[in-house]
Amino acid sequence: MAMVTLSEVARHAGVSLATASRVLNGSARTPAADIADRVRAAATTLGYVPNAQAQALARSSTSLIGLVVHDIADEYFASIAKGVQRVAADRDRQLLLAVAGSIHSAAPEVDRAVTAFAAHRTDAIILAGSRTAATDAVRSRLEAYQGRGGRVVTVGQSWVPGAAAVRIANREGMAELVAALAADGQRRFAYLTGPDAALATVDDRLAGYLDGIVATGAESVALIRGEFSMAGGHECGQRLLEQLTSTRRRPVTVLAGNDVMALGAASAFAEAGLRIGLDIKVAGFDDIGVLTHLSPGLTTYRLPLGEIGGLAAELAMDPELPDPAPVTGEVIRRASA
Amino acid sequence: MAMVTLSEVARHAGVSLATASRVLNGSARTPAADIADRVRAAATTLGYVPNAQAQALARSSTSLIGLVVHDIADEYFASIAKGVQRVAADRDRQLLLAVAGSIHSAAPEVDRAVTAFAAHRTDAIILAGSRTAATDAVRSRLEAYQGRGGRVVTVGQSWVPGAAAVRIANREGMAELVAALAADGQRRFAYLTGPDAALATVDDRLAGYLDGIVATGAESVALIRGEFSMAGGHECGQRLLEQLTSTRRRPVTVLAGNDVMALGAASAFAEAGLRIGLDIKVAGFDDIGVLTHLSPGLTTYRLPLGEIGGLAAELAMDPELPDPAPVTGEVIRRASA
DNA sequence: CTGAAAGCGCTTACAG
DNA sequence: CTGAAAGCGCTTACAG
Repeated sequence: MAMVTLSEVARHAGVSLATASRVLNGSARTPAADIADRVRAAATTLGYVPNAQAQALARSSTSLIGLVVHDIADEYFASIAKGVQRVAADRDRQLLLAVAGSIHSAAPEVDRAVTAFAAHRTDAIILAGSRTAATDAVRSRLEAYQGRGGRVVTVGQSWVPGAAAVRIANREGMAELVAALAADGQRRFAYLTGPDAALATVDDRLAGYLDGIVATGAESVALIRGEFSMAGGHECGQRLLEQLTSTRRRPVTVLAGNDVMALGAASAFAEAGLRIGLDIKVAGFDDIGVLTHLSPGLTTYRLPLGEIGGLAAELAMDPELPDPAPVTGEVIRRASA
Repeated sequence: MAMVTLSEVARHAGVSLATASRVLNGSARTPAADIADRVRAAATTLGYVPNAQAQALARSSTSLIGLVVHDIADEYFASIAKGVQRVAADRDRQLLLAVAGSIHSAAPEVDRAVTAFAAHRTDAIILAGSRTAATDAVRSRLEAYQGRGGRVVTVGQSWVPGAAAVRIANREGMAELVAALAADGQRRFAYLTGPDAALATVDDRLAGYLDGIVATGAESVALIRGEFSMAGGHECGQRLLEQLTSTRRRPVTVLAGNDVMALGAASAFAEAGLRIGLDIKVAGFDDIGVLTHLSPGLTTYRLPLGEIGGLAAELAMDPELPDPAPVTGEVIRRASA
């Protein structure tokens, strides 16, 4: 990386290093117009690109934001990441991305990511959905990072003391979804969810489901746990079917902890010859983009994922900002329920 | 970011800066065991985290890889990004992520991303699917970057002179898909594709479709262009339906340039009361993960997206590596065609 | 308004 | 084996 250097530009323009710096890299005090022009011309001629590393060192601020997500190939996280990146780019921040991997084995990876981000002196670290992967090591690392002036933002819930948070009204949203369907005359529900205590989101949504059942007086005929993924949903759907056949029968509305689980379950039902929305009803949560044109449409609770990412980025860049109110969404009724 | 400094560690351990550096940050020559222990102890006690910016400056190498993708919320790109990140993390590289935005307005954003990456002196830049967004400005920037020792890797096709490339056998794959379906007795095809000359991938796959038609002697009854997205697929599907009603009738197998277009089209067909796989056949391309448990299953051509990202990362980290052979996939038959 | 100089936190020949 | 010192490419008080 033998790039052109500021001093080369300065020499070429016949000015001092300081002047070149002031002209090129923003400073309140811009030198005289003719000098400024000469410097800019020299920079263009030589193809000067400022060295962000050196600037970071001199300014002790990097304009870097670190983002940790569970799985970037999961549209939920990808949409959040997209929102973060968009808002960050608008304000000339670069995004350092780390993927934490599976829910269960994520701890060491989150630790590695946080350590790497700290080493790169990112101005902020945004954590999306890795609460339970946070071992004591991670927590103390985050605390040290904050103690040194680093900014931490969590997405989903607030779980790092002193950090900012974009909370999501998962619990209220799921309860609202149950209420909307119950109001529609659907009175028998089953719930498919992820592993216990693995992800706070899983727990919150389950609690919301139970709230909804209690509030509406509807019946909950089954609660099935599996992987918090499409494959998990498929498998849970199959297990649910066995259970329904052997004990209580349909009709039933199957709610899942997120859209991909719902999709997986729906495919299991379809494979068993059931017609979604007629023989069995299904609803998800999140409203990931791929639902937009799927047939039959999946009823769900729409979360403004991109906006959530954007809010996280704003909190990351502006330490003065107070935490926003928990982000809510809306029930989206489609053919499936 | 008032982090603990190497000199503080050195002082605390009673050694010189040089010694502390040698102990902590890898060097062939490790000092005596007792001294090394003292330094490590001091580092732990003080909570020392090396400053990657300073190291980069001193070493003139950043361990940073820049990745530009069109749309991280599109599972195609997200899966590639995941592969890049995994391989990069395994070798202690951090990933700088930039999103180029829509196919059409991407040029300035790609330019900004490349400029930012150059400023951050990433050791390499990986470009996924942004060929047509590459204006002359971008090209000359990439050339300058390479000239200075930066490594450029393109994904999909090879379009930057002197850069490494992970090519994808889009054309051959699509032809293979047509052949497989034709061999199955499907003889009338329609093709839904993205805008002309917007994305090389779009063009390559279309060429493959035409190759397949020629090779099999099958009939191509329609070629419809729209957005290279789920919404575009939905709209193309509707237009195709009108066309089929007014002119030539079914049966027909509808191929789309990628899975999300195929999904969008399938939903348009289902809305029109057609049964997918029976009244009309549909196939996509890529085999994005969400297809795994969708009903009816979508026939497609599976590309090892994660692997492709991994290959790109390896090329990015190792300048000695020759370009791999074009990546091929396999036809995946499901219920839709 | 402009410039000389110190400093940001490291690495690494070069001496000892 | 260890250390003093120069240097990586910038920014920014501080003088002039």
